Amino acid sequence: MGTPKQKERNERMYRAALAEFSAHGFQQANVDTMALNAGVSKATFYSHFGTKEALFLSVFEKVLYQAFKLPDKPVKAMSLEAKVRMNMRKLLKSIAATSETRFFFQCMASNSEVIRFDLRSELTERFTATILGRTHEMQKAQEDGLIYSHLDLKIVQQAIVGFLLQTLQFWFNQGKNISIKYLSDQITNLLLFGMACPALKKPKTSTPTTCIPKKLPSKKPVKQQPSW
Amino acid sequence: MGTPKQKERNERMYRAALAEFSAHGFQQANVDTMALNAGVSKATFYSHFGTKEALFLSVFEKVLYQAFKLPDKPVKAMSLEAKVRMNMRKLLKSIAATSETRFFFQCMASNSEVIRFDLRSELTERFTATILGRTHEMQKAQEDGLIYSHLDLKIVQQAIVGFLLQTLQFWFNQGKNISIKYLSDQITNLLLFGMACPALKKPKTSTPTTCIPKKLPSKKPVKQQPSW
Amino acid sequence: MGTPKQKERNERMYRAALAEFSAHGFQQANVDTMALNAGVSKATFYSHFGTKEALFLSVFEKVLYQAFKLPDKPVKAMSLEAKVRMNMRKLLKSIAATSETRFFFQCMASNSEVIRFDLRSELTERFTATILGRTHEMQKAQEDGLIYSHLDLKIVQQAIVGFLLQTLQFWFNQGKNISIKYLSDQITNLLLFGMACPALKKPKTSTPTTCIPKKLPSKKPVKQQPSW
Amino acid sequence: MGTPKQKERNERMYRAALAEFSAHGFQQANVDTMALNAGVSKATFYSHFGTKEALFLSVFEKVLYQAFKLPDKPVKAMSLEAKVRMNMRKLLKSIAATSETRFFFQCMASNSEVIRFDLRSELTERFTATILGRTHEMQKAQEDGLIYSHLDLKIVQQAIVGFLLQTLQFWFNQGKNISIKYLSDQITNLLLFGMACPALKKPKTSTPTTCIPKKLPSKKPVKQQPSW
DNA sequence: AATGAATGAGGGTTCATTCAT
DNA sequence: TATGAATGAACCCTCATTCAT
Repeated sequence: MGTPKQKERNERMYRAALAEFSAHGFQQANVDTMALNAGVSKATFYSHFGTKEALFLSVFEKVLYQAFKLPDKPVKAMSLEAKVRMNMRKLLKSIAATSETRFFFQCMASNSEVIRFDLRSELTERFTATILGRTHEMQKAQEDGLIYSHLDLKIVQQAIVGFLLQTLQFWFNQGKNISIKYLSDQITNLLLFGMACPALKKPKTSTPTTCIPKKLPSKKPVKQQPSW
Repeated sequence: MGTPKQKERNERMYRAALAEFSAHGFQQANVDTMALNAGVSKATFYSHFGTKEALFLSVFEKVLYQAFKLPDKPVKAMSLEAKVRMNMRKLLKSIAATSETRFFFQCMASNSEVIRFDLRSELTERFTATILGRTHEMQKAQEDGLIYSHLDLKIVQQAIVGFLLQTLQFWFNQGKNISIKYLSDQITNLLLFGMACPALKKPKTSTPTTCIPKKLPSKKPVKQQPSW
Repeated sequence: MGTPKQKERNERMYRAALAEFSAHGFQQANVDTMALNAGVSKATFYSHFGTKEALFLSVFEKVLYQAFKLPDKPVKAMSLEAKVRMNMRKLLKSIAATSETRFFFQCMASNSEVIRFDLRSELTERFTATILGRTHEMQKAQEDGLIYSHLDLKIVQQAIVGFLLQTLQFWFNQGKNISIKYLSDQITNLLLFGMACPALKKPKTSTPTTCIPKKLPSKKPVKQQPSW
Repeated sequence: MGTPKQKERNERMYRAALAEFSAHGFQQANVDTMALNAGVSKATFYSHFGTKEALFLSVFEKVLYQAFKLPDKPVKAMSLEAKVRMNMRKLLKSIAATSETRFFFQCMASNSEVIRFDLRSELTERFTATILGRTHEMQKAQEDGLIYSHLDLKIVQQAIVGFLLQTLQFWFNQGKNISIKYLSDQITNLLLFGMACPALKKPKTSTPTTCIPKKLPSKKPVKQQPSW
């Protein structure tokens, strides 16, 4: 809504704000710098957004809904593993390639109260949806027996996000010396199959398949409904 | 070294600094507030530590080496699962009980350059060591076939830290309504066995134990040596 | 460039800064005081100049180039003595009349590294140029035999500055009880002819004593007793 | 008064304070640094001297009365020129060689109110006495016709101090590339004979012009090119 | 609507001086 | 007496926000 000139100006402001927030997080981001890089005055930012916090939320939402689009349609038929492996690579590749990456690290990592809870949840949803489908799809997969029934999907989602954030931070700190493919496969393997080797040296016994399920059912906290 | 009075004063300073850093992170932590809460002057902090950054590192190290002691001796014979399950509960319980928790979230979560790389690494080491033993013990376990050989232990360590940070943050944000035991078991299960149910589609065949190994060998990135 | 209001504000800032620096030197000058006296906020000073040092240099340069303008054109034909005597009086009178004086004493006297070497040199050049003409004019005068050929002009310049600074400081400390004219003539005489009476050992000759005294008697301020 | 231990301690304190004041002047001198370099506690300085200012004055006086002793007896019979030339060299050499030098530059140069007026005057007296004899000796010389009768001796004294301070500061800033002898002779020549060549406009008279040049040629350091 | 300029409210740091031992 | 430790009072500088044009 506005002349092309205004649109272009808005775009510059958005990019400058995103870059600054991504580089320094919310508190340390400098509105002066944004204004400088956007080629507009600081007052323009304030007349548009009112406060730094409102500006941040605006950028956050825009990134959330534009950069991390939810998959348009349920991912087509595919084994869980193949799907996760593919999506994980895609996601990591896209994250690694875009300047928005650090922005989300900062946002998620900082437990600043700046980000409204709904946005934080939304981000978690989108991250995991990109990999495993939306929550209801995950529930379906769990009902279909593709995902261990003893797992609490909410916690799985948190774990995935934590896993990604930490690993990517590690990746950044390493100077990106690790290939995305390698990293992605490592994460996928660990996420899907865990670290414990099941068939451990003495598979001689008759029914080793139970090695994992056997142990787990007893611990399945499925009934142990959390109070929330 | 130091009179009881001094010791007590130092303790107050330490606690005040820890509380402030934990509550607000490094940049937003206010030395005035610390001084006020410790009942000493701001200058006292500066004469003890020189700079805010040095103060932070000092607190960080103290927490690291005192609150997260490495296990004195290799954990005794015990199945991997039992060990992890037990240690994970212990660690989560201890973290959840102490005020230092948020501190470490802030410290690890913020990718501020304030924390020296060695301290960051040390923290990762200690977190994982508490759960799985030190790095060389993990290597031994991998050689013994307890841990999938296709996993990169460095990434596993990052994953553990990421799991813990994110889920604990979630736990905090939820108002601690989830029981530590439940949370701990969820994480343990996911970490050890992943989320993919192995025997699901074709449990009829005789040797389903291979269900996981079978898939993995082909993808095992074991040979795919990373460049670092 | 700037509304009259801004111009006036800048002028107030300049005067306040000059006054404060002049009164206390660089290190002890207080930006708060300047802001108070200028009727602006401290932040205004910083948004204009960036740092205290930059502010200082800015004031220094402005004083240098505005208060101590180089003579527009070579002083017209005139005996060296007449020229020096006249210019010295002018300079001393102007220095004595303006509030910038102490400023320059502080600046030159303090060997603080704050003043860039070029500015220091420039000040020396301007001080001496006001009295004796620019360096190349002095060289010409030396070549023409007006100035002793055995003198190193660089050192002469330093000596003049030192002489002026010290004498003026003395003058200030005395509460300005000495007339500028008297002071100026004293300095001129000493600078031009030194202190050693030439004709002393061989007063037998007929008229040699007149070589210098001849010029001086008319100006000798011997009777003009200062009040101290 | 005190054990040798105490004496030695006092000496260390004196030296450390002198070094610090010399290096940074009064305001910027740091009592912590002095204490560190003296190997005593800061509190010791304060219990000895009460305040930083008292400490400064104490050091100043000690330097004044110990390092710049007045000549024991009237300089023996000697031409004014020879005497000044010799003493100037001695003084400059001694100043250039000792660490107290900068101290006095700072002290004299800064018109800080810290130095009591009497001490400032005393310093002037001692500086000039070293070169020209005490005030009453100068008066005698003036009465004897050795010094121009039109000169105000107080101003001559200021001039000497100004010459010395400024040229030595110049000397320091130049990295001491100029030889002391050269510098000393330049100052001496300027002080004794001024800069104006006398015989220039009216060289018609028979011999008086030689009065000054005659003396100088032998000492003219014209060929002694400084290295800068 | 856009902006250049101004600013209030701090924040980290320093240091002469004091105090308790 | 000597001192280690503590501190109050500044000081320089920053920055989100506002205002006049």
